[in-house]
Amino acid sequence: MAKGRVTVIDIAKAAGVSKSTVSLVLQGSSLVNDGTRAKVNAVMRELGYVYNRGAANLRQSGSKSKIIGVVVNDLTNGFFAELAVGVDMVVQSAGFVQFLSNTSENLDRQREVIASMREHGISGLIMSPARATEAADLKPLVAAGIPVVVAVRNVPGAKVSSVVSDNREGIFAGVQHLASLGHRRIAFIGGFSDTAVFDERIDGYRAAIAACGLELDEDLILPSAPSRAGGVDAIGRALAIAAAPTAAVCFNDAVAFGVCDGLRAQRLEPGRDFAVVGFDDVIEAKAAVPALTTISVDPQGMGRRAAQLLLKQISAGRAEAESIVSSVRLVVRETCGANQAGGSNRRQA
Amino acid sequence: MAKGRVTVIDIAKAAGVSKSTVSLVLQGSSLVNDGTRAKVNAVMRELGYVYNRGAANLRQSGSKSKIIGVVVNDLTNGFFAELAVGVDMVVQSAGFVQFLSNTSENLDRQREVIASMREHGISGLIMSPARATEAADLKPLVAAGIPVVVAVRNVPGAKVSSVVSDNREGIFAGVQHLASLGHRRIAFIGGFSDTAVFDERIDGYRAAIAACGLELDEDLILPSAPSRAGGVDAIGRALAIAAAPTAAVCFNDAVAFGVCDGLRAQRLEPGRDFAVVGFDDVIEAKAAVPALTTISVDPQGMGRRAAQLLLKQISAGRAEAESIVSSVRLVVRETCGANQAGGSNRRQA
DNA sequence: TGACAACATTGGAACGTTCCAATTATTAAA
DNA sequence: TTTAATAATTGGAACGTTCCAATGTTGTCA
Repeated sequence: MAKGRVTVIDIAKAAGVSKSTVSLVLQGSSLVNDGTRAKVNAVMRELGYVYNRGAANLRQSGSKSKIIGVVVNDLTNGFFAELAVGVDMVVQSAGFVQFLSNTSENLDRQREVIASMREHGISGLIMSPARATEAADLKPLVAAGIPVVVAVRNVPGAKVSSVVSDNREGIFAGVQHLASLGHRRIAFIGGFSDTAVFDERIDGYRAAIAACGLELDEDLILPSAPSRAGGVDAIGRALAIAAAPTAAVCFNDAVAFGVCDGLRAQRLEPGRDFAVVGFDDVIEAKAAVPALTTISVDPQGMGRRAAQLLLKQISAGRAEAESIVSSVRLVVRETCGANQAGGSNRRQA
Repeated sequence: MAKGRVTVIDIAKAAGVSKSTVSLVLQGSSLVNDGTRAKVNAVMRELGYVYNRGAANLRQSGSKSKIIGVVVNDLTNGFFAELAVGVDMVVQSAGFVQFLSNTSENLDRQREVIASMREHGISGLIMSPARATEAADLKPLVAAGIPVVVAVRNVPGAKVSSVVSDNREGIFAGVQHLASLGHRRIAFIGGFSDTAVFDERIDGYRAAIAACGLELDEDLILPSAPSRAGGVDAIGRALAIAAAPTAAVCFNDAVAFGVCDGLRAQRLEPGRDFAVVGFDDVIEAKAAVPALTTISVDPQGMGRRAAQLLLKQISAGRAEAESIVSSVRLVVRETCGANQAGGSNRRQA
């Protein structure tokens, strides 16, 4: 009994029915007599039967594998971990199981894990693509009729569904807020200029500068690595400009934190001497001192939406590429200077 | 060609060999002629063949599924996300693939995902168990001969391998450090007293108090939820004690942050007026103001070790339960008061 | 009683692979 | 030239399930 797993045939034998009947029970068919069903279920419990999904979806070689693949570019980043959790929630409650892999922004690894997932017969894929992922990387998937949803980052040219946050609108709101606080020279700091997300955010920046009647100065656009270190570096460059900015919207919260670090290094206090706005609203944003004013996107919600979209496409058999843009909202805290000292908005001459 | 996936038989036909030969190529057998191998590989590429692992490990019904299950109690928590990343690293480079699920500390969900993983034929399982997981929950796995490694939290009574951090030693070092700074009344704050981890840490606390020649006061042991909120609550209780403590080692960093919040609410500055030591060294610990003195455990390293152990057991076929305790180290930053005025650390009178 | 539903049950073929034993082609030794 | 050994290749059975078409039971109605 230790050797050889219990199969449907063993159950059949023990319950005195045929394997077909057992299979019917397994699938919850209404064709089988209640008495028989009870008996079969009892025997299964008794013998410790475990269903072999591999064998099952070998037969029904359709896309019924009940596995969905999730690939994430950086699980270490709380943002993406939340995304994965959101996906897991809906995927799990739909009776699917999640195949999750981390690529660490490595394209080769991404290719590997996608290949591996295909071999395992995933019936759909949700991915937050590694940087520089190209449409060609997803081509085989869609050719094979496997629904794909990209999240957070778009893959230009790929004919797949996407769930991204409203980057343009978010930055627009951030700039507008800073302008309403009286800032005239507002910088855009951080991000690699070769990404779609960067383009969208810069687009929002330009639109807002125009909408607020400010003058666009290309020198105030300072790309950098989208990390804390990148922020430190970029703010240094920003302050060295002759007509230095007095405020900045940042590519993301990590950059914004770096900007704060850089400001302090020059004896400037974020919020009082220079206004900073981030993007993402990571968990630390609220707890930081001073608390970060930022654009809040709900990564877990995005994960859920992405999963719902994918499941819809899976059950629909064949679905059109669909794009969801997830709305964002400005969360005003302290680094923008608006809530300085609870109202009395102290600002030096 | 759109319909019906490409099988080994299609390849065989197109390459003018038998399916057996193709199979041999797939397995990298040295039995097949170099010319034939090249030809077969070419045809595979041309037809876009994708290996069907499901079919494969149906046949070789051993435990060669190349899937390992990973279940984590809270992916949202950076600590466990790092753990998962560590596991993924070694698992992936060993040619396995990771089935990751999040339980959110929910035992029912944990049971579900484990069942689901079994159905998918995982060849091993790494889990950081949800609270109150019992040995009985793991029983069926080990009975089925599936290697299991628990990480971070032990499951008392279960005959499985484990990788846990050196809780006793970590707290011991923390207390010792505080004592060396002159503190005589050192509290232990946070954690649920019904967990094995709590027991181990309290054990370290008691041992250190004794070793430093201090007096043990049971009132200074203040359990609470292992969260920021729990810390706030517990420090409130601590300060209400007649002979209040002047320092505390905390169950984890979240609690420690809560303690800092609670201190500030009473106009006490962590590090200057009250010394705080955390446990885990989460990413925020370094960046916080003041930076958190804490016991550093390397979750990614633990993940890697757990994965290595599991892979060893898988390849060994049948292995003894083995326990690894991962060493920890004290990282002195600011909240303990040791680095007060470390540089020109200006601070108000 | 026979015919006809409706309900339950069933054997066998298939899914895509691996493994085994058997076969053929090639080379070396006698 | 024959024999033995080696190198390549092969057809079929098996893995555990699902599906299909077929079969066996009833019960109802004329």
